[in-house]
Amino acid sequence: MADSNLSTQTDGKRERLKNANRQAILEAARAVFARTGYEATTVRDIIRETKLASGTFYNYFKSKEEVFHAIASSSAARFRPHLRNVREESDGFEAFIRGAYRAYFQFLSDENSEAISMGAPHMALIGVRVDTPEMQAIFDEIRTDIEDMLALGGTEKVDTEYLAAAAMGIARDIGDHMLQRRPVDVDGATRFATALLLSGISGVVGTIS
Amino acid sequence: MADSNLSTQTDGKRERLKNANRQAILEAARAVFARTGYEATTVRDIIRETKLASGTFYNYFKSKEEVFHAIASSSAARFRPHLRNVREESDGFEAFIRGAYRAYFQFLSDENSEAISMGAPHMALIGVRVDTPEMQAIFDEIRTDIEDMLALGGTEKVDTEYLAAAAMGIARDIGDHMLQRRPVDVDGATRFATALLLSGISGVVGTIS
DNA sequence: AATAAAGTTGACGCCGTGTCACTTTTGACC
DNA sequence: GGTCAAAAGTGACACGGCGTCAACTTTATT
Repeated sequence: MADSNLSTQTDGKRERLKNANRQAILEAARAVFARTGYEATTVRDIIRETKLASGTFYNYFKSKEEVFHAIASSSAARFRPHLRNVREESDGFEAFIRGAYRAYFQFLSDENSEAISMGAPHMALIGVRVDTPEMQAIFDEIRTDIEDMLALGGTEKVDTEYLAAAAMGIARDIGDHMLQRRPVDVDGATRFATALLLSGISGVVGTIS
Repeated sequence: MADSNLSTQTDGKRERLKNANRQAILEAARAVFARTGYEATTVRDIIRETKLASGTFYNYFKSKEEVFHAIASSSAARFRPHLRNVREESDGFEAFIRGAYRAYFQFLSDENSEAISMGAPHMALIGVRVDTPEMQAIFDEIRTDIEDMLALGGTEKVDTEYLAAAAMGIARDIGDHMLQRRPVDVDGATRFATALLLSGISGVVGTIS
């Protein structure tokens, strides 16, 4: 009683349970999607993996699509700190690009390590292109980074939107192929993508769409 | 009568009808997917757009997913001749790359002209990544083209799988952004992608993953 | 201890799915 | 042109997943 509102938001049993349930559903969904594939899984498949009743699912998510987006979002959200680290610790444009590619490929490899060790039966979460606000935020962030760094170099005008799009397209597709190879070679993918993009940029400087 | 088997395979009324029905379903599916979005459309929505009964759908396709793949496949199949033209009419590596990008961006623009003129409400068929055998075939074709052309130049070893993946990643992502701009500028996208890739290649020659 | 508020539960009605017995259409043969 | 078998079309139906909701349990408040 001495403390009436010393409580934080993660204090009461209520809040803790709600959080745990939400996490349990996300966890279960992740597992089932990986095992069964997105299309084939049902909301019931997901909830059966938890201790909860079917109705409870709808207290947390509107549909399996929403869970999926939540997973994708959280994935993107977990990546952003890595990107931030790279930005802060990189000295110069080249280092930033290399660092960003390495961070992405490493992240991809880690996130899919489960599926990889299982022999990649269903390609866990790759192959489905999602466009969450977090994804958009990462795109914008990278585009801004590129703009800033190129401006410092005093180079001519570039279509930074296309450039950022290309940089991410390279990452996506090389990343997919990297995951198919055994062993998964993060360094090799990083070297290739970095070399390609850095040389490529010299070709588009001055090429305003 | 006089002619018993002068008939080709597209002769009998049977064959013609079957073909027409299949086409009608594909056409209807294309329209409904564009209008309603893939997730939200039902098999009944599609069949209602035709004169056929619900059961008939299943004489032609197993599921809406299969129709979708058929659409994607046919899209890829329609693109291949363009690519072949480019290959035959291009003189040298640079011309081939430029021609291939132009062909792709033009194709993308044409295929989505409907959605574009409607204000691109649902992004017609872009945004969903499909992997049909035809897609794979195009990838292999491009990879082989790159291999052949680079070999002619007597350059060092390159990871052509990664290179082809990067080339297509650039195409995909720049293509997506190209479609968002008004007016849609095929030439601009072509110039950008071509310049980026051609310069980029000089950076990865010798970089064997 | 009493009561309000929040959260959980699973049975239920709804709707899309895919099948199947039945009808209609096609083409071969005479 | 009439007969027949095979092929294709049809829509009613059984099944299963979906989302809801009234009843119930748990947590917080006084």
